[in-house]
Amino acid sequence: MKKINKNLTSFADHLDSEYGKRGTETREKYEEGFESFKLGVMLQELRKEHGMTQEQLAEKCGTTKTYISRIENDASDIRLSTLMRIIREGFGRHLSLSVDV
Amino acid sequence: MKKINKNLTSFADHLDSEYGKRGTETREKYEEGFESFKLGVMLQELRKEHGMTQEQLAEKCGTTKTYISRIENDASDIRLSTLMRIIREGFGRHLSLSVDV
DNA sequence: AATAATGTTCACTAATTAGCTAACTTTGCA
DNA sequence: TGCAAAGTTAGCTAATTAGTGAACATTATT
Repeated sequence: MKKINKNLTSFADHLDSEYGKRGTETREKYEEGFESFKLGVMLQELRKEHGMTQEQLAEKCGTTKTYISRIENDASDIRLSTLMRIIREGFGRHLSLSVDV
Repeated sequence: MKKINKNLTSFADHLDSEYGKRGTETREKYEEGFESFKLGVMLQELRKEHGMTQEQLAEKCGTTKTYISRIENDASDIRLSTLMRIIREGFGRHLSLSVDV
C-alpha cells in the first residue's frame, strides 16, 4: 500500500497503513513514542526516495553525515528550523505542519 | 475565507489565502521568513480558537506564559518535541508533518 | 576474502532552547 | 480614569541541539 498522490508524502497515511488508524492499540502505542521515532523514518524514506546517501544529503544542507545519522536514528531531538532546512535544502521540498484532532 | 474542514487546521490553506499561492511574490517573501513567523501565528490561532489565555495554555503544557509569548511572537526557535507537547497537552491535538513539493 | 562505500558511535565545543522570576506594557472593563 | 487581566520583555541558568573530526561497524561490490 504505497503513496497515491506522488506530490504529497503524507506521513499520516504512512502511519495509518503502518500502525493502524488512530485509536487502535498498536497506533496508540506508536503515538506515545511519537517524538522519538517517526521523524527519523520519515527523513530516511525521503532520502532514499531521492537516492541520496547520508553524506550527500548532509552536504546539500550544510551539515555532516554524523548529524543526519543521529536524526534518522532518533538519537536527538531537532529544532523546527533545522528540520525545515534539511527538507528545503536537502530535498527542495517544503515542510507542512497541520494540527488534527 | 475561513476553514472548511473543522477537523483539520490546514496551515497550507491558511497561507494560500493569506499570502497567495506559492510562487507569487508575496508568498515567496513570506517563505523566506517561514521559520521565524508562521508558527507563532498558528499557535496563537489555535489558542484563541480554544479560548485560552497564554497563562492557561502554559499551565496545561507545563510551561509559563513567558515562554508561550516568546513562541507566539517568534522570539525563539522551538524543538519539535516541545511543539508537539504544546499541541498535545495544550490542545489535545496532534501535530502532523508532511512534505510537499 | 578484500576493499570500498555507507552508516553509526564517540567525544567534545559552541550555540540555542527551555525554564524561571520579576518587572513592565498593553488591553479590556467597571 | 483606574483597576485588573493578559501579554511582553529582560535577565539569568540549565539542558539540549548543532557542528566537527575521528574511529568504528556494517553493507556492497569486485
